[in-house]
Amino acid sequence: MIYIISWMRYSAEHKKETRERIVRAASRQFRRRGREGVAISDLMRKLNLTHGGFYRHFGSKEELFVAAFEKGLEEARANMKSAADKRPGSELKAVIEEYLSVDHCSNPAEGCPVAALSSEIARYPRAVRLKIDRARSNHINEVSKMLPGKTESERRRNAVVLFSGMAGAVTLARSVADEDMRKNILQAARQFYVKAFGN
Amino acid sequence: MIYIISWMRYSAEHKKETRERIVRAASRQFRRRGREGVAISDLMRKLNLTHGGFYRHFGSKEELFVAAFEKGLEEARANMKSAADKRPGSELKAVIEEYLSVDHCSNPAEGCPVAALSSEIARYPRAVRLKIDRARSNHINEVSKMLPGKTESERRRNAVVLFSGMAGAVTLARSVADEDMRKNILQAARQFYVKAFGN
DNA sequence: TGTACATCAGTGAACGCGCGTTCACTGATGTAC
DNA sequence: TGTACATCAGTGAACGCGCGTTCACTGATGTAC
Repeated sequence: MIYIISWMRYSAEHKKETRERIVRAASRQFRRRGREGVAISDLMRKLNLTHGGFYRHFGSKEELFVAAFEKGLEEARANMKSAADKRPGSELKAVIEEYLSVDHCSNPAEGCPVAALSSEIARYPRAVRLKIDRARSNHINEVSKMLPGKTESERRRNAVVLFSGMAGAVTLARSVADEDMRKNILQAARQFYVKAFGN
Repeated sequence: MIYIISWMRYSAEHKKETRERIVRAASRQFRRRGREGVAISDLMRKLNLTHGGFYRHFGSKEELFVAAFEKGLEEARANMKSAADKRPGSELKAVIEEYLSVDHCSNPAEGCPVAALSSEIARYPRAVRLKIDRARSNHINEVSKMLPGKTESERRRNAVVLFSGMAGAVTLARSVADEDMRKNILQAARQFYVKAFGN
Protein backbone atom coordinates (compact mmCIF):
# COMPACT_ATOMS: atom_id res chain seq x y z
CA MET A 1 0.00 0.00 0.00
CA ILE A 2 2.59 2.53 1.11
CA TYR A 3 4.85 1.97 -1.87
CA ILE A 4 1.87 2.24 -4.23
CA ILE A 5 1.21 5.65 -2.76
CA SER A 6 4.79 6.74 -3.06
CA TRP A 7 5.32 5.89 -6.68
CA MET A 8 1.92 7.26 -7.62
CA ARG A 9 2.38 10.50 -5.73
CA TYR A 10 1.44 13.54 -7.79
CA SER A 11 0.43 11.61 -10.88
CA ALA A 12 -2.52 12.99 -12.80
CA GLU A 13 -4.93 10.28 -11.62
CA HIS A 14 -3.69 10.24 -8.08
CA LYS A 15 -5.98 12.81 -6.49
CA LYS A 16 -9.11 11.28 -7.98
CA GLU A 17 -8.10 7.86 -6.74
CA THR A 18 -7.40 9.09 -3.24
CA ARG A 19 -10.78 10.80 -3.12
CA GLU A 20 -12.37 7.60 -4.31
CA ARG A 21 -10.62 5.57 -1.63
CA ILE A 22 -11.80 7.99 1.05
CA VAL A 23 -15.41 7.84 -0.16
CA ARG A 24 -15.41 4.07 -0.33
CA ALA A 25 -13.99 3.64 3.17
CA ALA A 26 -16.23 6.36 4.57
CA SER A 27 -19.30 4.79 3.03
CA ARG A 28 -18.65 1.55 4.86
CA GLN A 29 -17.68 3.20 8.10
CA PHE A 30 -20.70 5.49 8.17
CA ARG A 31 -23.04 2.57 7.57
CA ARG A 32 -21.37 0.59 10.31
CA ARG A 33 -20.95 3.30 12.93
CA GLY A 34 -23.16 6.22 11.96
CA ARG A 35 -22.00 9.71 11.23
CA GLU A 36 -20.92 10.59 14.78
CA GLY A 37 -19.16 7.27 15.12
CA VAL A 38 -16.65 7.99 12.37
CA ALA A 39 -13.71 10.31 13.03
CA ILE A 40 -11.94 11.88 10.05
CA SER A 41 -8.55 11.14 11.58
CA ASP A 42 -9.33 7.41 12.10
CA LEU A 43 -10.71 7.17 8.59
CA MET A 44 -7.61 8.76 7.04
CA ARG A 45 -5.27 6.70 9.19
CA LYS A 46 -6.87 3.50 7.88
CA LEU A 47 -5.96 4.68 4.38
CA ASN A 48 -2.38 5.44 5.48
CA LEU A 49 -3.03 9.15 5.29
CA THR A 50 -3.17 11.89 7.90
CA HIS A 51 -6.26 13.89 8.80
CA GLY A 52 -4.88 17.23 7.55
CA GLY A 53 -5.01 16.15 3.93
CA PHE A 54 -8.71 15.41 4.10
CA TYR A 55 -9.60 19.02 3.32
CA ARG A 56 -7.79 18.86 -0.02
CA HIS A 57 -10.63 16.53 -1.08
CA PHE A 58 -13.73 17.64 0.79
CA GLY A 59 -14.98 20.93 2.18
CA SER A 60 -16.38 19.27 5.29
CA LYS A 61 -17.35 15.97 6.87
CA GLU A 62 -20.88 16.70 5.73
CA GLU A 63 -19.82 16.80 2.09
CA LEU A 64 -18.10 13.44 2.52
CA PHE A 65 -21.21 12.02 4.13
CA VAL A 66 -23.34 12.86 1.12
CA ALA A 67 -20.81 11.35 -1.30
CA ALA A 68 -20.56 8.26 0.90
CA PHE A 69 -24.33 7.87 1.04
CA GLU A 70 -24.54 7.97 -2.76
CA LYS A 71 -21.77 5.41 -3.04
CA GLY A 72 -23.67 3.23 -0.59
CA LEU A 73 -26.78 3.31 -2.73
CA GLU A 74 -24.74 2.29 -5.76
CA GLU A 75 -23.27 -0.64 -3.87
CA ALA A 76 -26.71 -1.62 -2.63
CA ARG A 77 -28.04 -1.67 -6.19
CA ALA A 78 -25.10 -3.79 -7.31
CA ASN A 79 -25.85 -6.27 -4.50
CA MET A 80 -29.50 -6.43 -5.54
CA LYS A 81 -28.58 -6.99 -9.14
CA SER A 82 -26.27 -9.84 -8.26
CA ALA A 83 -28.94 -11.43 -6.05
CA ALA A 84 -31.54 -11.05 -8.81
CA ASP A 85 -29.26 -12.44 -11.52
CA LYS A 86 -28.81 -15.64 -9.53
CA ARG A 87 -32.49 -16.52 -9.68
CA PRO A 88 -34.01 -15.68 -13.04
CA GLY A 89 -37.79 -15.78 -12.91
CA SER A 90 -37.89 -14.93 -9.19
CA GLU A 91 -35.81 -11.77 -9.22
CA LEU A 92 -37.87 -9.76 -6.77
CA LYS A 93 -38.20 -12.70 -4.40
CA ALA A 94 -34.43 -13.10 -4.50
CA VAL A 95 -33.91 -9.43 -3.73
CA ILE A 96 -36.37 -9.51 -0.82
CA GLU A 97 -34.77 -12.61 0.66
CA GLU A 98 -31.32 -11.14 0.30
CA TYR A 99 -32.38 -7.82 1.88
CA LEU A 100 -33.98 -9.60 4.82
CA SER A 101 -31.16 -12.13 5.21
CA VAL A 102 -29.16 -12.64 8.40
CA ASP A 103 -26.14 -11.75 6.31
CA HIS A 104 -27.43 -8.29 5.39
CA CYS A 105 -28.58 -7.77 8.97
CA SER A 106 -25.14 -8.64 10.38
CA ASN A 107 -23.17 -6.58 7.88
CA PRO A 108 -24.48 -3.04 7.82
CA ALA A 109 -21.17 -1.76 6.42
CA GLU A 110 -21.85 -3.49 3.10
CA GLY A 111 -25.61 -3.08 3.28
CA CYS A 112 -28.37 -0.63 2.49
CA PRO A 113 -27.54 2.91 3.61
CA VAL A 114 -31.22 3.79 3.96
CA ALA A 115 -31.64 1.10 6.62
CA ALA A 116 -28.44 2.13 8.38
CA LEU A 117 -28.69 5.92 8.28
CA SER A 118 -32.22 7.26 7.69
CA SER A 119 -33.02 8.08 11.27
CA GLU A 120 -29.95 10.26 11.67
CA ILE A 121 -30.39 11.85 8.28
CA ALA A 122 -33.77 13.03 9.56
CA ARG A 123 -31.83 15.30 11.94
CA TYR A 124 -29.37 16.75 9.43
CA PRO A 125 -29.62 20.27 8.02
CA ARG A 126 -32.05 20.73 5.17
CA ALA A 127 -29.27 21.42 2.65
CA VAL A 128 -27.79 17.97 3.26
CA ARG A 129 -31.17 16.29 3.12
CA LEU A 130 -31.95 17.93 -0.21
CA LYS A 131 -28.84 16.41 -1.75
CA ILE A 132 -29.72 13.05 -0.28
CA ASP A 133 -33.25 13.40 -1.67
CA ARG A 134 -31.85 13.57 -5.16
CA ALA A 135 -29.61 10.53 -4.80
CA ARG A 136 -32.38 8.54 -3.20
CA SER A 137 -35.01 9.50 -5.78
CA ASN A 138 -32.74 8.24 -8.50
CA HIS A 139 -32.19 5.04 -6.50
CA ILE A 140 -35.94 4.51 -6.13
CA ASN A 141 -36.40 5.01 -9.86
CA GLU A 142 -33.89 2.29 -10.61
CA VAL A 143 -35.18 -0.09 -8.00
CA SER A 144 -38.84 0.37 -8.88
CA LYS A 145 -38.23 -1.28 -12.27
CA MET A 146 -38.33 -4.62 -10.45
CA LEU A 147 -41.62 -3.88 -8.71
CA PRO A 148 -45.14 -4.87 -9.81
CA GLY A 149 -47.54 -2.11 -10.88
CA LYS A 150 -49.28 -0.87 -14.01
CA THR A 151 -47.94 2.68 -14.00
CA GLU A 152 -44.53 4.02 -13.13
CA SER A 153 -45.92 5.90 -10.17
CA GLU A 154 -47.57 2.75 -8.87
CA ARG A 155 -44.27 0.88 -9.14
CA ARG A 156 -42.53 3.74 -7.32
CA ARG A 157 -45.13 3.66 -4.53
CA ASN A 158 -44.66 -0.10 -4.24
CA ALA A 159 -40.88 0.29 -4.13
CA VAL A 160 -41.12 2.89 -1.38
CA VAL A 161 -43.47 0.77 0.72
CA LEU A 162 -41.50 -2.43 0.24
CA PHE A 163 -38.04 -1.01 0.84
CA SER A 164 -38.97 1.27 3.73
CA GLY A 165 -40.77 -1.65 5.34
CA MET A 166 -37.84 -4.00 4.89
CA ALA A 167 -35.45 -1.30 6.12
CA GLY A 168 -37.59 -0.99 9.25
CA ALA A 169 -37.44 -4.74 9.82
CA VAL A 170 -33.67 -4.90 9.35
CA THR A 171 -33.13 -1.86 11.58
CA LEU A 172 -35.29 -3.35 14.32
CA ALA A 173 -33.51 -6.70 14.02
CA ARG A 174 -30.13 -4.99 14.27
CA SER A 175 -31.15 -3.24 17.47
CA VAL A 176 -32.20 -6.51 19.14
CA ALA A 177 -29.57 -8.18 21.32
CA ASP A 178 -31.18 -11.62 21.42
CA GLU A 179 -30.15 -13.64 18.40
CA ASP A 180 -33.26 -15.81 18.17
CA MET A 181 -35.49 -12.80 18.32
CA ARG A 182 -33.44 -11.19 15.57
CA LYS A 183 -33.83 -14.22 13.32
CA ASN A 184 -37.54 -14.40 14.05
CA ILE A 185 -38.03 -10.80 13.03
CA LEU A 186 -36.21 -11.34 9.75
CA GLN A 187 -38.04 -14.55 9.01
CA ALA A 188 -41.48 -13.09 9.73
CA ALA A 189 -40.70 -10.12 7.52
CA ARG A 190 -39.35 -12.34 4.71
CA GLN A 191 -42.52 -14.39 4.73
CA PHE A 192 -44.73 -11.35 4.74
CA TYR A 193 -43.00 -9.30 2.02
CA VAL A 194 -42.45 -12.25 -0.29
CA LYS A 195 -46.16 -13.01 -0.08
CA ALA A 196 -47.10 -9.36 -0.56
CA PHE A 197 -44.66 -8.53 -3.38
CA GLY A 198 -42.49 -11.48 -4.40
CA ASN A 199 -42.91 -13.26 -7.65
CA MET B 1 -41.27 26.40 38.83
CA ILE B 2 -38.43 27.64 40.96
CA TYR B 3 -40.57 28.21 44.06
CA ILE B 4 -42.15 24.76 43.62
CA ILE B 5 -38.66 23.33 43.81
CA SER B 6 -37.72 25.40 46.84
CA TRP B 7 -40.70 24.52 49.02
CA MET B 8 -40.51 20.88 47.98
CA ARG B 9 -36.79 20.62 48.51
CA TYR B 10 -35.90 17.56 50.53
CA SER B 11 -39.45 16.35 50.93
CA ALA B 12 -39.92 12.60 50.85
CA GLU B 13 -41.42 12.57 47.33
CA HIS B 14 -39.07 15.14 45.92
CA LYS B 15 -36.28 12.93 44.63
CA LYS B 16 -38.64 10.57 42.87
CA GLU B 17 -40.38 13.48 41.20
CA THR B 18 -37.14 15.04 40.01
CA ARG B 19 -36.03 11.73 38.55
CA GLU B 20 -39.36 11.42 36.84
CA ARG B 21 -39.07 14.92 35.36
CA ILE B 22 -35.60 14.12 34.05
CA VAL B 23 -36.77 10.87 32.43
CA ARG B 24 -39.77 12.51 30.83
CA ALA B 25 -37.76 15.39 29.36
CA ALA B 26 -34.94 13.06 28.29
CA SER B 27 -37.38 10.72 26.59
CA ARG B 28 -38.65 13.52 24.38
CA GLN B 29 -35.23 14.99 23.73
CA PHE B 30 -33.68 11.64 22.80
CA ARG B 31 -36.49 10.90 20.37
CA ARG B 32 -36.14 14.34 18.81
CA ARG B 33 -32.36 14.61 18.65
CA GLY B 34 -30.89 11.15 19.18
CA ARG B 35 -28.61 10.10 21.96
CA GLU B 36 -25.58 12.13 20.84
CA GLY B 37 -27.76 15.17 20.24
CA VAL B 38 -28.78 15.51 23.89
CA ALA B 39 -26.34 17.01 26.39
CA ILE B 40 -26.91 16.31 30.08
CA SER B 41 -26.22 19.95 30.96
CA ASP B 42 -28.82 21.26 28.46
CA LEU B 43 -31.34 18.73 29.65
CA MET B 44 -30.87 19.69 33.31
CA ARG B 45 -30.91 23.40 32.51
CA LYS B 46 -34.31 23.05 30.88
CA LEU B 47 -35.57 21.61 34.17
CA ASN B 48 -34.01 24.52 36.13
CA LEU B 49 -31.34 22.22 37.52
CA THR B 50 -27.59 22.05 37.04
CA HIS B 51 -25.74 19.17 35.42
CA GLY B 52 -23.85 18.15 38.56
CA GLY B 53 -27.01 16.92 40.26
CA PHE B 54 -27.73 14.47 37.45
CA TYR B 55 -25.54 11.81 39.04
CA ARG B 56 -27.66 11.75 42.20
CA HIS B 57 -30.34 10.16 40.00
CA PHE B 58 -28.51 8.13 37.35
CA GLY B 59 -25.21 6.30 37.16
CA SER B 60 -24.61 7.40 33.58
CA LYS B 61 -26.21 8.88 30.49
CA GLU B 62 -26.67 5.31 29.28
CA GLU B 63 -28.82 4.44 32.27
CA LEU B 64 -30.97 7.48 31.58
CA PHE B 65 -31.30 6.46 27.96
CA VAL B 66 -32.74 3.07 28.87
CA ALA B 67 -35.24 4.61 31.29
CA ALA B 68 -36.17 7.22 28.68
CA PHE B 69 -36.69 4.57 26.03
CA GLU B 70 -39.07 2.65 28.31
CA LYS B 71 -40.98 5.82 29.11
CA GLY B 72 -41.25 6.47 25.37
CA LEU B 73 -42.80 3.06 24.76
CA GLU B 74 -45.35 3.74 27.50
CA GLU B 75 -46.25 7.05 25.94
CA ALA B 76 -46.50 5.41 22.53
CA ARG B 77 -48.93 2.81 23.90
CA ALA B 78 -51.00 5.55 25.50
CA ASN B 79 -51.18 7.37 22.15
CA MET B 80 -52.27 4.18 20.41
CA LYS B 81 -54.90 3.51 23.01
CA SER B 82 -56.34 6.99 22.64
CA ALA B 83 -56.38 6.66 18.83
CA ALA B 84 -58.05 3.25 19.07
CA ASP B 85 -60.67 4.42 21.58
CA LYS B 86 -61.81 7.13 19.20
CA ARG B 87 -62.89 4.64 16.54
CA PRO B 88 -64.53 1.59 18.06
CA GLY B 89 -64.82 -1.23 15.52
CA SER B 90 -61.80 -0.01 13.52
CA GLU B 91 -59.24 0.14 16.30
CA LEU B 92 -56.30 -1.26 14.34
CA LYS B 93 -57.06 0.89 11.32
CA ALA B 94 -57.13 3.93 13.60
CA VAL B 95 -53.78 3.00 15.11
CA ILE B 96 -52.19 2.45 11.69
CA GLU B 97 -53.49 5.76 10.38
CA GLU B 98 -52.29 7.58 13.46
CA TYR B 99 -48.85 5.96 13.31
CA LEU B 100 -48.46 6.88 9.64
CA SER B 101 -49.93 10.37 10.06
CA VAL B 102 -48.12 13.56 9.10
CA ASP B 103 -48.52 14.53 12.73
CA HIS B 104 -46.56 11.54 14.04
CA CYS B 105 -43.96 12.04 11.31
CA SER B 106 -43.46 15.71 12.22
CA ASN B 107 -43.31 15.16 15.96
CA PRO B 108 -40.75 12.49 16.78
CA ALA B 109 -40.40 13.81 20.31
CA GLU B 110 -43.88 12.58 21.19
CA GLY B 111 -43.76 9.60 18.87
CA CYS B 112 -42.62 6.01 18.72
CA PRO B 113 -39.12 5.52 20.14
CA VAL B 114 -38.54 2.46 17.97
CA ALA B 115 -38.94 4.57 14.84
CA ALA B 116 -36.76 7.35 16.24
CA LEU B 117 -33.94 5.38 17.84
CA SER B 118 -33.58 1.80 16.57
CA SER B 119 -30.73 2.42 14.18
CA GLU B 120 -28.54 3.96 16.87
CA ILE B 121 -29.53 1.35 19.44
CA ALA B 122 -28.09 -1.20 17.02
CA ARG B 123 -24.67 0.34 17.79
CA TYR B 124 -24.95 0.42 21.58
CA PRO B 125 -23.19 -2.01 23.89
CA ARG B 126 -24.85 -5.36 24.32
CA ALA B 127 -25.69 -4.69 27.98
CA VAL B 128 -27.83 -1.71 27.00
CA ARG B 129 -29.49 -3.59 24.18
CA LEU B 130 -30.42 -6.44 26.49
CA LYS B 131 -32.30 -4.05 28.76
CA ILE B 132 -34.01 -2.53 25.76
CA ASP B 133 -34.92 -6.02 24.54
CA ARG B 134 -36.90 -6.59 27.69
CA ALA B 135 -38.81 -3.33 27.51
CA ARG B 136 -39.55 -3.83 23.85
CA SER B 137 -40.68 -7.45 24.24
CA ASN B 138 -43.18 -6.34 26.80
CA HIS B 139 -44.32 -3.57 24.47
CA ILE B 140 -44.80 -6.02 21.61
CA ASN B 141 -46.82 -8.29 23.88
CA GLU B 142 -49.17 -5.45 24.72
CA VAL B 143 -49.45 -4.18 21.19
CA SER B 144 -49.97 -7.60 19.62
CA LYS B 145 -53.32 -7.89 21.37
CA MET B 146 -54.75 -5.63 18.67
CA LEU B 147 -53.33 -7.70 15.83
CA PRO B 148 -55.08 -10.45 13.83
CA GLY B 149 -53.85 -14.05 14.21
CA LYS B 150 -55.06 -17.34 15.61
CA THR B 151 -52.22 -17.92 18.06
CA GLU B 152 -50.35 -15.54 20.29
CA SER B 153 -47.13 -16.13 18.41
CA GLU B 154 -48.86 -15.36 15.11
CA ARG B 155 -50.18 -12.10 16.55
CA ARG B 156 -46.70 -11.25 17.80
CA ARG B 157 -45.20 -11.94 14.38
CA ASN B 158 -47.84 -9.75 12.79
CA ALA B 159 -47.15 -6.99 15.30
CA VAL B 160 -43.43 -7.11 14.60
CA VAL B 161 -43.91 -7.00 10.84
CA LEU B 162 -46.52 -4.24 10.96
CA PHE B 163 -44.75 -1.98 13.42
CA SER B 164 -41.25 -2.42 12.05
CA GLY B 165 -42.61 -1.75 8.58
CA MET B 166 -44.46 1.37 9.67
CA ALA B 167 -41.41 2.53 11.64
CA GLY B 168 -39.35 2.16 8.47
CA ALA B 169 -41.84 4.24 6.50
CA VAL B 170 -41.96 7.01 9.14
CA THR B 171 -38.16 7.02 9.45
CA LEU B 172 -37.73 7.29 5.69
CA ALA B 173 -40.35 10.05 5.50
CA ARG B 174 -38.60 11.98 8.26
CA SER B 175 -35.31 11.83 6.41
CA VAL B 176 -36.83 13.28 3.22
CA ALA B 177 -36.51 17.04 2.77
CA ASP B 178 -39.21 17.43 0.14
CA GLU B 179 -42.61 17.78 1.78
CA ASP B 180 -44.66 16.30 -1.04
CA MET B 181 -42.44 13.26 -1.20
CA ARG B 182 -42.78 12.85 2.55
CA LYS B 183 -46.58 12.93 2.35
CA ASN B 184 -46.56 10.50 -0.55
CA ILE B 185 -44.50 8.01 1.39
CA LEU B 186 -46.85 8.18 4.37
CA GLN B 187 -49.93 7.90 2.21
CA ALA B 188 -48.65 4.94 0.23
CA ALA B 189 -47.72 3.17 3.46
CA ARG B 190 -51.07 3.96 5.07
CA GLN B 191 -52.92 2.48 2.11
CA PHE B 192 -50.75 -0.61 2.05
CA TYR B 193 -50.78 -1.45 5.77
CA VAL B 194 -54.47 -0.71 6.25
CA LYS B 195 -55.22 -3.11 3.41
CA ALA B 196 -52.80 -5.73 4.76
CA PHE B 197 -53.77 -5.52 8.45
CA GLY B 198 -56.48 -2.93 9.16
CA ASN B 199 -59.98 -3.88 10.08
C1' DT C 1 -39.42 21.89 73.38
C1' DG C 2 -34.92 23.31 71.79
C1' DT C 3 -30.24 22.21 69.96
C1' DA C 4 -26.40 19.64 67.64
C1' DC C 5 -25.65 16.72 63.99
C1' DA C 6 -25.96 13.59 59.93
C1' DT C 7 -27.94 13.34 55.45
C1' DC C 8 -28.17 14.19 50.76
C1' DA C 9 -30.34 16.85 46.54
C1' DG C 10 -28.48 20.25 44.22
C1' DT C 11 -24.48 23.66 42.72
C1' DG C 12 -20.93 25.02 39.63
C1' DA C 13 -15.93 24.84 38.73
C1' DA C 14 -12.75 21.75 36.82
C1' DC C 15 -10.89 17.67 34.37
C1' DG C 16 -10.04 14.84 30.49
C1' DC C 17 -11.02 13.50 26.17
C1' DG C 18 -12.35 13.35 21.32
C1' DC C 19 -12.94 15.52 17.25
C1' DG C 20 -13.62 18.91 13.18
C1' DT C 21 -11.00 22.23 11.24
C1' DT C 22 -6.93 25.32 10.32
C1' DC C 23 -2.33 26.30 9.08
C1' DA C 24 2.60 26.60 8.22
C1' DC C 25 5.41 23.49 6.15
C1' DT C 26 7.40 19.62 2.91
C1' DG C 27 8.81 17.81 -1.24
C1' DA C 28 7.79 15.61 -5.77
C1' DT C 29 6.14 17.03 -10.00
C1' DG C 30 5.28 19.67 -14.39
C1' DT C 31 6.35 23.84 -16.76
C1' DA C 32 8.53 28.18 -18.34
C1' DC C 33 12.61 29.80 -19.96
C1' DT D 1 18.80 20.02 -22.36
C1' DG D 2 19.20 21.93 -17.90
C1' DT D 3 17.56 25.06 -14.21
C1' DA D 4 14.43 28.01 -11.44
C1' DC D 5 9.94 28.21 -10.02
C1' DA D 6 4.95 27.50 -9.10
C1' DT D 7 1.75 24.00 -7.72
C1' DC D 8 -0.54 21.27 -4.59
C1' DA D 9 -1.32 16.48 -2.15
C1' DG D 10 -0.03 15.30 2.02
C1' DT D 11 1.95 16.14 7.03
C1' DG D 12 1.30 16.84 11.85
C1' DA D 13 0.99 20.35 15.51
C1' DA D 14 -2.35 23.31 17.33
C1' DC D 15 -6.90 25.47 18.19
C1' DG D 16 -11.45 25.66 19.87
C1' DC D 17 -15.32 23.57 21.35
C1' DG D 18 -18.61 20.43 23.45
C1' DC D 19 -19.59 17.14 26.59
C1' DG D 20 -19.63 13.22 30.24
C1' DT D 21 -18.15 12.85 34.61
C1' DT D 22 -16.06 14.16 39.18
C1' DC D 23 -15.73 16.67 43.35
C1' DA D 24 -15.67 19.93 47.18
C1' DC D 25 -19.14 22.56 48.86
C1' DT D 26 -24.00 24.40 50.36
C1' DG D 27 -27.94 24.46 53.02
C1' DA D 28 -32.62 22.68 54.16
C1' DT D 29 -34.40 18.84 56.39
C1' DG D 30 -35.30 15.03 59.80
C1' DT D 31 -33.59 12.93 63.88
C1' DA D 32 -31.23 11.97 68.31
C1' DC D 33 -30.76 13.75 72.62
